[in-house]
Amino acid sequence: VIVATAVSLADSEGLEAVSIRRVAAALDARPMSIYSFAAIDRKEELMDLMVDDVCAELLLPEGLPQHWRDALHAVAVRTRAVLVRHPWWIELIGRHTLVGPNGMRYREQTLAAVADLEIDVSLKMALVTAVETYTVGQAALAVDTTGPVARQSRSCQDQRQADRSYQQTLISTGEFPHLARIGSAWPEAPADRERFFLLGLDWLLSGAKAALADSGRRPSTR
Amino acid sequence: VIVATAVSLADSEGLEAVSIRRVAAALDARPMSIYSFAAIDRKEELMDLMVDDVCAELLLPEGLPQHWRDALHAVAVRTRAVLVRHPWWIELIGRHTLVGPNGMRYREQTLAAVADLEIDVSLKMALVTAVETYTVGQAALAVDTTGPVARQSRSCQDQRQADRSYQQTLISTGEFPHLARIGSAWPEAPADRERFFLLGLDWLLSGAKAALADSGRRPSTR
DNA sequence: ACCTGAACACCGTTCAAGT
DNA sequence: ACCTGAACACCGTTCAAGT
Repeated sequence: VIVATAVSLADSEGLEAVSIRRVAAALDARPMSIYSFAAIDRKEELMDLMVDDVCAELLLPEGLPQHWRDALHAVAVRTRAVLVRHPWWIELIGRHTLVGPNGMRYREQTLAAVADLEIDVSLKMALVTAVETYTVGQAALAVDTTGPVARQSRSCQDQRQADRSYQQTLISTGEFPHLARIGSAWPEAPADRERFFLLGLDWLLSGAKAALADSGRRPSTR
Repeated sequence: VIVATAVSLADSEGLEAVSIRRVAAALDARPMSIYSFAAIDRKEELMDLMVDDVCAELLLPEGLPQHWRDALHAVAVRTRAVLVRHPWWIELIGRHTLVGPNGMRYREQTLAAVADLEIDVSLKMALVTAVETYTVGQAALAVDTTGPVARQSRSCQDQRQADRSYQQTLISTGEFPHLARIGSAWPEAPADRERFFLLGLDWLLSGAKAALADSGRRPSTR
């Protein structure tokens, strides 16, 4: 209950708005009652619980496709969707390693996706890690500046304008020929970013499939 | 000068130790002199400068290999090495988009890596983005708990022990058959993580190469 | 014994008082 | 005019004073 309000506070106002005092206030509780309650001795522990809480959303209730490639694809797409909803998650994941029960269920789900693959267990881990890595990276870089949070839409908009014109100034020095040529291909719209994400995910999965087929004891192209 | 001390403070004591007051103290300056100086009106602007400062380290001074695949590989390996040195960077990159001059030089370098590829400019962006995404993701997930920072080596060690035994308890419930079977293949040592990183990077690059060769106007396998 | 509010040591930022 | 220290509104955490 308490971590749910912390999560929704982080969603709507950003991670820096999540303070022990504000969470307590949102619950109409006295500021310090959080410490007495629920095994939270430090703020970090609340963060741990928040991380694990969104891990529950990463689980695919309807189960996984049978082919490992489709399964990993589904997991990655789902994970990306969830992390877009909770942009603060990736700020936390560096320090707070996935350790709670929901995090472990997520790991279990991802491993189940490659369970049928007949390759070395270490290679399985590498494959799962690669996909997870790519997905988390996408979430880290794709923080949506057009999203609902967009702190103070007015000043944020101004900031983007200023950044843009500053970049134009730098480009006009001629130091960045390739950047200048890119121009409009820069991915800004969320739809573009999703297209890029899916493209790279396909490359990664295809490359892994080819490499595993080459080196596998049995080709296991299914 | 001022951002350099902020960077080294973040490296040695973590990002949360970087406060306007502490940076000023480290410089033997009065706490508020930072605001008067160097176009810093808010702490966020200091963070912007810190992000751009490490971007300078991302540049490969010796130039890039000619083949796009080797070039992207070199950029990714370099980027990973730098981000391992500055773990706090990825916490910042979500909010502070790459906008400074060094950040743009980095982008320019990455685009130069694929300049010879004769494919659509949008595909070039997708390729560059995919590699960058994967690399940043690795940095986000691979925060080194054995590293020199490892806040309060004593309590951190204890924490890891507690986490470990908690996981064992959960595994012993039998809810996680695949996780149980992984066991020792879990990547903990930095060397393991680097091996995994290189494996996934090869998959990604191979997959991209194959896909681009298929769909390119000219195959351009070079 | 347990909860809880005042208190402590910080933080980012402002702003008026000095030079 | 410009720098700067006190002041303000916060924060996480502690701890003694209440029930």
